[in-house]
Amino acid sequence: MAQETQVGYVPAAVEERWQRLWEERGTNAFTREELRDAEDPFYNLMVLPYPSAEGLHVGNIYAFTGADVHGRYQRLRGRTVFEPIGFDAFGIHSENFALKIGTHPMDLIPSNVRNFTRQLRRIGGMFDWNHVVDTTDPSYYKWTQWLFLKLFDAGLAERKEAPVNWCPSCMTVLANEQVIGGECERCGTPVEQRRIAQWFFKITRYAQRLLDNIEELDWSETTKKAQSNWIGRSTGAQLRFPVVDEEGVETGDVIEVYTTRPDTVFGATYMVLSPEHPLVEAVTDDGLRAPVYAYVDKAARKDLVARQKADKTKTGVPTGGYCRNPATGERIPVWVADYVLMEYGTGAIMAVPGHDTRDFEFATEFGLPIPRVVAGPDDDAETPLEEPYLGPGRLVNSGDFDGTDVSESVEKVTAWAAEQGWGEAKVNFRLHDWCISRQRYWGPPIPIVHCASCGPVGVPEDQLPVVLPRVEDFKPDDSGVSPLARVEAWYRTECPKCGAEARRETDVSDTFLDSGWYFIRYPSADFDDRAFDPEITKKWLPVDTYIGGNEHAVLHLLYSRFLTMVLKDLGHVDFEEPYDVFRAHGLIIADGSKMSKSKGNVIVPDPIIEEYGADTFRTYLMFLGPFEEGGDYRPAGIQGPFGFLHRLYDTVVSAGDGAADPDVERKVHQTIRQVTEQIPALGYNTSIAALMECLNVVRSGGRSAARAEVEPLVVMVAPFAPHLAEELWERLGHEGSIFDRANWPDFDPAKAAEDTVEIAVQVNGKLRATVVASKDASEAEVVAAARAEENVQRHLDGKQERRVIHVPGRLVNFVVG
RNA sequence: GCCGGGGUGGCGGAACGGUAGACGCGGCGGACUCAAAAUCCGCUGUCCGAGAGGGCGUGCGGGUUCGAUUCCCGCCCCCGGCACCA
Repeated sequence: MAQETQVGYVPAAVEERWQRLWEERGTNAFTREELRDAEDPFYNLMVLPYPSAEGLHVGNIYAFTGADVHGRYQRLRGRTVFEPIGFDAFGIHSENFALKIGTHPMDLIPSNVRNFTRQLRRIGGMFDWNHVVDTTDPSYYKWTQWLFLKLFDAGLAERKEAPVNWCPSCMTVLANEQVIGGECERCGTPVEQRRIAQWFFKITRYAQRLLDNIEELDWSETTKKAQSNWIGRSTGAQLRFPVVDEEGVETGDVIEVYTTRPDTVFGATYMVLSPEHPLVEAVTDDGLRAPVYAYVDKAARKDLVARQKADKTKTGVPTGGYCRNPATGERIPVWVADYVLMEYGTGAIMAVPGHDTRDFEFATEFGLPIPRVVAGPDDDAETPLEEPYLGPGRLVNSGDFDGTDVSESVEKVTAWAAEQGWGEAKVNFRLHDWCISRQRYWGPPIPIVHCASCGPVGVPEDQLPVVLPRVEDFKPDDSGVSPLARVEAWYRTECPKCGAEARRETDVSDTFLDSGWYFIRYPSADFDDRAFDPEITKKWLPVDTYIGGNEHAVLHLLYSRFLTMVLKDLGHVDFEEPYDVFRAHGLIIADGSKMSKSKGNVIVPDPIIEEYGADTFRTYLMFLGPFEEGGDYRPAGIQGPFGFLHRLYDTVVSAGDGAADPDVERKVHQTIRQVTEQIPALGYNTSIAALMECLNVVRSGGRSAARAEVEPLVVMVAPFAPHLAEELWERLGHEGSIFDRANWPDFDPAKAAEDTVEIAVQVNGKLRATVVASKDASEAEVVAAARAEENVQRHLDGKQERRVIHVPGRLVNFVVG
């Protein structure tokens, strides 16, 4: 054996060499002209990472590798694949970390980005380093501010004082989406309510459209479902209950409620206002002001965790005020209770204790009457209610509507209410407007100037970007305003409209705005004079495939859809859905649970890559389990792919010139069929298994391979182990990168066809033998051969044969009895 | 509670309604070696049996079918998301 082949596969050397060659040759990078003129473009997107100080974690690498495999496959099929990467480096996460270690984020982030860049190169991603986006770079956030102004000009950005979620630890406002179970998603501190003037994007105007389009999207079902639920459309009616005094005379005030069951209005025996409801004061009887105000006060101070515990016992106080139920004409009491939320519907409800779980609990707690207005199949109007009845049936105790089936009662009662003028059908959404203000330092300043006479004025486009000043003291405080409000030299300016002395907006914007449009920026990242170039955008967008985690289902994916729709409506782009295909990958876990520092099961990737190489690590991650379901990381398992790639290397390097063996060639073509089917469907683990199986056949009995047998294997392994594939491709005598041409092997059905098949022989569905038959043997021949088997004979012996099932090429089943 | 996704050897995981456990890890045995590592070859669901072979096996209970991990009905458990949303 020659000296050099004894050395064998040295991943570090191979990978170092090819990463250098890719860089030198610009294998994965595009110039502006190349992007403009690209044929058959394929935009392969993955979620841009937040560049933490810890560096890339296994989850990042898993996600990026899975996406990269997809991109590399498309490229080997001949597509021109644009695969950009960037850094989402603004936000509380970076800022808090910077505070913790006492480094300015403007110093910290560049060093993190450098580290991430090194790691991303090291794992062999097919990234175009000419089109990197860094959200903290003024050349990027200039256009984030531009985007804000577009929404502002269109009336879709609005500043209003509103109760907001305030995290007392992070000292900032949080979007509803960032509050998890009443706690700050970042630090777990219970969130409080505050009233602060905030900027909102009116995403609710797009709620119906955002929901309607979901049906048409080729996205993972899980993601679509999560997003639909988040938008949370419900249909019902808005009903008006006049407030009345002791004599039943209307006071002029009206309590408006939203309900999904207007048909149960005859069973509404009391009303509930949320503690924040504006009518609380007007409705409350003078004699009850003290307890009512005490309750309202307590609710306001109560943190949202306690408020949102669904299983707690209901609390509330009577106001002494009354409404008239417009259906029954009866006078019903008005209560205040914190189980009614101001943020949803109208902040007031009609309580129907007989047919709503929460109202039932409340009525039970306070001894209020619980009449029945819906009777199930086994009930009549008088059947007592032991629990709220939510099922099907017909209306009872409901005046003229008695007997109406609940399937049509909502519609009928709503129509009646409309006719009488006290209600109408109404659609409600769970989705709220998007609060984008952050009273923090580390974000793009919102490009607005507040002028005493002109109000809020947008910064003119030629004055963008509004550069975030370097401020040494960027620690937030409890004042509710951004640290930028302490920098007078920065915020003092003049009104762009009238020239009067004015003050800059000192809030910065939510990071989700940064990441809400980055994919549009990527192909145009090298343009300084426009957010995105129309021609290039037309060529490359929308994104062909987006692969990312399901944690983005309701935040990033919803916001970026919204922003894209707005850009479409304003005439800036000609599509309204940003991602044709979205696939959610699974989660890598370790020892059966999510990796976390506290559990101490975090896998640090760098040493593994150093020991085994990026190709082995990539292949192992993709081999762990189905990509869309994730998998359990087991350190020992990496030996499998490691050995596989070594054997592949040895086999290819020592392959001879001879013709392919027909049996081996058959296996190779069967593998081509399988892998070609499975890679685009993200069936990575089974593709790798098929490649391993094929290599085992190529090497079976210690035979040495022919080049024609292994060349297709080299190409098919390339998406997973790109460096090794390049090296072997070169060894096979090819010039240039394997990814430069459509090198994916063609499947030839004739070469894959077997001429004999193994047929399972069953007796009463139990396997008793197998027979080998020619692939075009007749049924009679196969059945005869099956019957001739000794073991089959034994089981047929002495029994009545009732039926013979023959599945061509598969099995014969004798049914006896 | 609601909405997703799951439950298959010692482990990660494969299986168009048609031979359950591909591929890999680990384990056992062997080759090479003075020895070890690396590498290579063989075996490896479980029980009974010397063997041939047979029984049992895909969370549980039913059903459809010649045949069910796969389809249907009813449960249990795990993971993720939402949750006093009227």
